[in-house]
Amino acid sequence: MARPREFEIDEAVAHAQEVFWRQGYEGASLADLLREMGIARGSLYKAFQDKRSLFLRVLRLYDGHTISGSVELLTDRSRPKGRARVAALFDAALDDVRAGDRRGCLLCQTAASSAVDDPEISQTVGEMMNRMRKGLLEATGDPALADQLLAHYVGLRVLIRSGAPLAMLEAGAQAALARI
Amino acid sequence: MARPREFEIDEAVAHAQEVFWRQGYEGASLADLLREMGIARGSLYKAFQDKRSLFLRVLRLYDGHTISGSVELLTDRSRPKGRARVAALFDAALDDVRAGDRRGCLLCQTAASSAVDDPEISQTVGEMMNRMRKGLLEATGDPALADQLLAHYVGLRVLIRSGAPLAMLEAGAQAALARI
DNA sequence: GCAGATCGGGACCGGTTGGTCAACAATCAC
DNA sequence: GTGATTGTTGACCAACCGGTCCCGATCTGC
Repeated sequence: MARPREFEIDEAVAHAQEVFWRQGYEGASLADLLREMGIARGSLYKAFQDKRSLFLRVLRLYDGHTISGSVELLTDRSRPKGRARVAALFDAALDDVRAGDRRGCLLCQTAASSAVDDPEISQTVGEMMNRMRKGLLEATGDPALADQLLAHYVGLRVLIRSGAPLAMLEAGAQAALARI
Repeated sequence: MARPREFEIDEAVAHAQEVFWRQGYEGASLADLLREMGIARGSLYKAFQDKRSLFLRVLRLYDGHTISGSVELLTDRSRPKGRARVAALFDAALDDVRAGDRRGCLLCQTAASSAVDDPEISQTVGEMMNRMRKGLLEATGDPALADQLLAHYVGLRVLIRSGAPLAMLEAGAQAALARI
């Protein structure tokens, strides 16, 4: 009953994801989001409660697509367990850079931002990090190694965003992989 | 000649550093900064050109104190080269957490923020990262290992800020150190 | 004392922020 | 048709943003 929504929720969230990814939670203004999402102010507040709730929804989308994609690389049975699985993850991140994409990782930059002072965002970030860790654990079978590689991965993604030279990132990744 | 300044520049920058460290570049408002620095609006714009210039100055202070402190740990001749030097760096970061300080690292969170879209900030961040890298290189003697440890360090600091469990961070650091 | 120069305080500025609201449009059940 | 319900739109809001400016205070040189 009643008037049907004129836009696809998932599509709008996907557009919002791009804005938050580029500009961060605080750096993304309502005006930026509305322009990219192609809807009006009132529609956003009716469909999503507020900016914060929209961001949480974006995080869940990022979890369901991008993070899940990374976890799949780590658990893909077509690759042997161990080094090759982790190499697939690191290579994917470095391929983004080679393709000119320096956005890094929405999860990692949120983890470094003051958005994590919000308890619900902090918890969501923690859960997503845990999924990555579990993926690394399944790929390596070694909990401490998984923790090590998670830290390396987060740092890699942050260094990508800050414009670090590709050669440095590659060398660091190679060194980590060689020691698995 | 003329009226002397009534506050210490270095002291004011130190207070500004605390605010930027807690809230990030964009998250720190002029009002926050002025309150913590204990000066009036006009004085800030007279002494520092604007918010951006103040932040660059804060970064240089952080470089001269905190980063230099870390580099000193890595080049301290009282410790044998190799694992012990890197362990000193990682332990210092983890000791902050054990003492309840989850602020992480101003450099690392700036590297992950959209403040790095500013060319001058990006360059400064790059130079500071390079100083860390050089310290790690002097501590280990292996360029690729230095790159690996830099990524791990940045990730560690970001995970600290995001509230990751201490045991996970310790295990990851141990695993990295054990492989040196 | 006076002239010149800088500093401190805070009123003030236009623009932007996230968020609300009321009027209107589209749908459904009946 | 009518009424109930919900979506859309854009005007509107107070609060806040970074930054400017002016005036009175405080110093030095003479």
